[in-house]
Amino acid sequence: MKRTPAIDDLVLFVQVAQAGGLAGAARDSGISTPTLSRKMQTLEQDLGRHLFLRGPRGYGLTAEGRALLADLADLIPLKTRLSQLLQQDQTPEVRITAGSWTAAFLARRIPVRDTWAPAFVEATARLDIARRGADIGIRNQRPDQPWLAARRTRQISYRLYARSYDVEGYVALSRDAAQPPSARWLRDHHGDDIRATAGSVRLLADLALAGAGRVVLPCFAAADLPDLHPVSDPITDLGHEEWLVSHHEARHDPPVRAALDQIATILTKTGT
Amino acid sequence: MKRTPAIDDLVLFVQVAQAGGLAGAARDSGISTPTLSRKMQTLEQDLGRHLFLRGPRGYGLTAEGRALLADLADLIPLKTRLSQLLQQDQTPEVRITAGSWTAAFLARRIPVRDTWAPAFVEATARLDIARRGADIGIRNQRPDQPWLAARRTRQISYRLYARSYDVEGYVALSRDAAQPPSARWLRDHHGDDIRATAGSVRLLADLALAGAGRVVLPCFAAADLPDLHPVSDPITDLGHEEWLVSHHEARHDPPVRAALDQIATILTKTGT
DNA sequence: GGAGTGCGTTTCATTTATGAAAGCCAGCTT
DNA sequence: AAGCTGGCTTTCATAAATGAAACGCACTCC
Repeated sequence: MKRTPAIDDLVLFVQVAQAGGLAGAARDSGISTPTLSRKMQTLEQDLGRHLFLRGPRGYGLTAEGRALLADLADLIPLKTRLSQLLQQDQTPEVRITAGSWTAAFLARRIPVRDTWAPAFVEATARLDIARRGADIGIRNQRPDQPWLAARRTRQISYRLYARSYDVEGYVALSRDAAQPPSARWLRDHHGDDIRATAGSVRLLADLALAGAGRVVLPCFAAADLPDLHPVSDPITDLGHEEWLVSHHEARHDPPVRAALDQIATILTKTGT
Repeated sequence: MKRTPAIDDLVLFVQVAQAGGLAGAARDSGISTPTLSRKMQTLEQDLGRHLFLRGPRGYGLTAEGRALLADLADLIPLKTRLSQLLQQDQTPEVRITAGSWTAAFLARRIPVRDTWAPAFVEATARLDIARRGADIGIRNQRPDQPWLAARRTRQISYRLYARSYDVEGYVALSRDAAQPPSARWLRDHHGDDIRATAGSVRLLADLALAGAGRVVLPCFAAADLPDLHPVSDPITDLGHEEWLVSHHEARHDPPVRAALDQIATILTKTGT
């Protein structure tokens, strides 16, 4: 009969000790005095120590009981902290992984809700969703893993953009950055006329805005950059679908489902 | 069905979440998977939130579950800290209240034990023991409260002491200090020849050791001050009994009982 | 000094919690 | 495709916990 006592029973010990008896602790805790009496007895047995002096005036503490109380007294503030914590339901985060432009596009259009909060995470590996590193992902093709749920949202097309029609040359991603298809296409077709490079596509757009050269952009991204104008037709080689992906099970999580619906609305309402 | 969940169940939630499923948590916690399954279900009901995504690969966390886990993760170190705390039984303190000289006398003679540690507390009010502010007290008369257990130890007698026989005058307690009978006796009989005063009896003895005057001391205290010599017969007006007092119930507390026995031995073996 | 009060424990019927075994399901292996 | 494996849930009999009521005890009040 030497089990480790439950934390809740230790809390009751503190309450009994501080109340000076079972009656007071019963009022504080809502546990009946018979139960408290038995719990304190088994606690003493499990710990192998006499904690209380039972007298007609209530429960007094023994020397050992006092030593224990000193160690456990901070369980009471912990308990109140926990109950407060459980009352307030802080808005849960839904983790979204997407490419830079898609993330920026969503970030500008997701309405602020109190039912869930968006959390954009770096799309480091393609495995993010499978490994539960993210709840929602936006991919450029239908996922082949059977445990991923996916719905098609829109067709993505790319064009060349520039600050004005007389801008010459191109801006490209640095060679040491990850090379998405658009970057490879640019190097393949205009690699001999690159006027500037940057390590991120957002910086690339900034260069184009400064007139440093023409830039390949998905059309939807250009919608948020009114100072860039299309200077080419859609690049047929780069067009692709867009898929909204999530763990199949995650669809049963209300925040995730709400986020999926809202994101789908944003991605389908906004054409091209 | 909206009860506040038990702290131990919250710990189990963390264990399930961190283990990624019931099977792992069952190994960690020693609770069977059926019980864990039910506990997690009722936890979700009580909190009114979906915490888990139940899939064939185990338990995954929902967005809300992740938010809760972040708040509760530190319950695991708390639990380990508590179990370690309950393993080691730190030596309990027995609180002793006594007059200055008796406390000093005991402090020099109490053997160091690992079953209990002495803690001398200020004897501010006579009610210390009754109000459970101390476990053991040494009084100069039999207590009249019926709930105090008392045993007589020895007869205390007082003499005048001085560094040498040719020292003149007396040293006395300051008037603003509490006046024990010995101080009152000195003021009554030699109040016109006081050469120095101090606020505590220990300082008084120091003055006498410096030759500042004669001092009234209980004889047992003088035993620890070999440089002070008796310069009078015992003062009959000041003799009194000595009583070892404790709460009646406290006698059933092993550390207190051990302390009582050892103190009684010290106080009865050493005569006068 | 006898009734009253406050407190803790016991009794006992009821409720609740627990785990072994069986069942179930999805994915993986052969 | 049949069988296997790992993991969760349900069933069911058993064990444990719970609180109302009764009891006992010491002190207090009149």
